[in-house]
Amino acid sequence: MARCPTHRVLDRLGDKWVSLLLKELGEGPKRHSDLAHALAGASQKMLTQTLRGLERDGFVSRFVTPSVPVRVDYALTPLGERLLPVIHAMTLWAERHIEEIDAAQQAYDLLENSAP
Amino acid sequence: MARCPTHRVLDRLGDKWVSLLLKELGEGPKRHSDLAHALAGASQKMLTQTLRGLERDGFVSRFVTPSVPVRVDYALTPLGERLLPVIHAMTLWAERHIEEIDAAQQAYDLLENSAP
DNA sequence: CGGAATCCAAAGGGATACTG
DNA sequence: CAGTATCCCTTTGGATTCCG
Repeated sequence: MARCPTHRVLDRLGDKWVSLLLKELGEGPKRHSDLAHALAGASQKMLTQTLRGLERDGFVSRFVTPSVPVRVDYALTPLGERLLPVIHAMTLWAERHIEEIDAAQQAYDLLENSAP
Repeated sequence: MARCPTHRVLDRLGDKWVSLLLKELGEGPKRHSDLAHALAGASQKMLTQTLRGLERDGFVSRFVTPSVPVRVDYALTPLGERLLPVIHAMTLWAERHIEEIDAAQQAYDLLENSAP
């Protein structure tokens, strides 16, 4: 099951900062500092770590300009861009149903707290 | 960002056993013991915990038949069924591109191990 | 049979300091 | 500017045991 493609992809997409990162890079290539600014809540460690993971999967490419100081740009690969439509479908679905999920959670939590 | 619908849904879908569980329940209602059998690798704790999470989100419903011994059936709710199409789209995408991902990972790992 | 509780190991993730 | 390396706390998940 660790090799089930669906699970592998969802596992990556479920990483804390991946959805935001893909959203940013979906708009076009960005510098590391731009991404750091966009993902204000992410630690520098997690930003790099997440980018490495996406790079390893082939979703993101990394360009280093060896100036001083160094400049690093990230962009979606063709594979990464082909992922965008399904992400978009997920986003649309989530936005359309989030209120229903909220309602379900509140209802569930109410019952839990009333009968322990 | 913790309230971003996309992230919330992906976070749940990224849970270790969720994709398998939804796949099983997508085929129709199942007993707890059936699910336990299908998800052979999951501990009993994780199975129940995952089902509780999906129930709280409103994706899954739980029916208890108070016989002796007790019988518990799980099924997708209407909301859960509306989730199936996007899951299916993800599955399709993942199966179509998993080889490309594998290739990217192998290429990446080769470069890592050759220049540490 | 289904589940709750406990205990414990491993992975995730943040803060900080240091390097080229 | 971008990245690496620690340190440390939190979360996740598995094994086991006990309850209806």
